[in-house]
Amino acid sequence: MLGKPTRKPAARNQVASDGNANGPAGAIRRRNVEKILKAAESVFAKKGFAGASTAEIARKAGVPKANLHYYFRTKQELYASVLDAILEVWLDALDQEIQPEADPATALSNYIARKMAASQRSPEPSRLWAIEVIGGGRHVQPFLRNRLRRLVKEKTTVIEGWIAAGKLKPVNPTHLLFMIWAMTQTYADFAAQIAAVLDKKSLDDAVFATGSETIRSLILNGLGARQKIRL
Amino acid sequence: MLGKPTRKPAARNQVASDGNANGPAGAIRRRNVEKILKAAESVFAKKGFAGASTAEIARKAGVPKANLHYYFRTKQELYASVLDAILEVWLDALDQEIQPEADPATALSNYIARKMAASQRSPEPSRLWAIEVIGGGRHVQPFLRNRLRRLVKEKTTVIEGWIAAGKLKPVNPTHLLFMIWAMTQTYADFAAQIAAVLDKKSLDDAVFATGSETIRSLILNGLGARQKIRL
DNA sequence: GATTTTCTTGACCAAATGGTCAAGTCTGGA
DNA sequence: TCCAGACTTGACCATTTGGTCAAGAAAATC
Repeated sequence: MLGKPTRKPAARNQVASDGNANGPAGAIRRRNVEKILKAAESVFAKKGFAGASTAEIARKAGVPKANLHYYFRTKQELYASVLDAILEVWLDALDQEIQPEADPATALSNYIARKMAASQRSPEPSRLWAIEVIGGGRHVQPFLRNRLRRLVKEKTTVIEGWIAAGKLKPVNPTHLLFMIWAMTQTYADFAAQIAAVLDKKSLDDAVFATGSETIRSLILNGLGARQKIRL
Repeated sequence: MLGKPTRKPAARNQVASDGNANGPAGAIRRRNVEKILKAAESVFAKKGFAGASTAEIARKAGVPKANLHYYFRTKQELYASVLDAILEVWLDALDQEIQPEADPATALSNYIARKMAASQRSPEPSRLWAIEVIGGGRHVQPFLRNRLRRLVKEKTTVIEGWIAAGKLKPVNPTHLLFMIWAMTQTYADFAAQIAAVLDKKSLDDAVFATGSETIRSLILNGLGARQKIRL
């Protein structure tokens, strides 16, 4: 999926048939891999690839460092695995909400709501993603240039259809997506700054509600999308 | 300015009177400090504080590592100095463009244009800023909670005045600023992603022009700000 | 219950890291 | 010309880093 995630087998010793993703077989492995991935996500999201140490990740995961290296041979491989898990989620919301037959105002509203919910519920993937891209995105370049690009092209066609149908004011649909990503993810990536400006310790529900509403109103008014009033 | 930038003197050996910011005295020092700061900004912006090595910064600056440590005793101190230089620029545009007597459409347009120009001309400060805030913003917390918060409060009052005068649709002015920052800075921070999606090697003038126009139209239409047509 | 496979972990290593130091060179003023 | 202070730099050091290893514990398989 990524550049060169797992050169050889995923770990030094691997269950013969990796296929059974559930069931009792490999339960220990799965549990530990999950613990490590979660810890890694958090540490990478805070310090980036270079700044994170496998020792810290292992400590956070509650396993000895040697055990971490039993499941993930190198830091690179661990990093790639973490990114890989994030990428899937990334595309999901976009793909599901932006559909030709949908009402633009509703679709955009829903998409914004989902992205905001993600920023609130689990900001760390967004932060790790940001750090990776800021650093040049070497590890995700293939993903960006293939899957993401393809999906964006598909979705911009949908948006162009909406514009052609007179449902939206003319806008560059690709940049429109950039803007939605930027606005929604800023509540995850820049949470520290937002909290500081608002004189809060952390972002609460009210902040996310106001944020959602602000984005929605800018986008929908900005595009002249008439919202169907529903009770 | 920052948390604890320069505990003692700025460097081990300092010119007696640090006041003369120009003139031939201390010319060597100034030249070298500048070289190092520039290199540091670039490396920190790519790898964050933990990931950057003083050796790499020194190499990039073209000085031996020991020389770097002559001007900046610790990596911390160097990092603080780099951030310090960035902070000043950060506030400038906001302060200058958002003024009570200004026409809202023009003021917002100009502000967006300046932020976009900054993202294009020198993306690295924006990236370093982002990495720092994503990491929790420990080093800039005092700045965020004091100077930035104060300025934001002042400027949101201006925007509220515009709204009260019926020049803008109602909007949460603080979040409006968050949105403008997010949208304009995404062209610096996420340049790699944008370039990949657009199938370009790097962002050219056209991309920034389209981006500016997209932001402007979303904000101005979104807020119902009537633009005075000028020739 | 025996045997094979997976998992666990303390001890270890080479490389890289931030930072120091002392011995030098350069520069500007008296 | 001399000299004090500013600057330069190779060599060095303690610590941290990613990663290995071997010996054993625990599970799974038969």
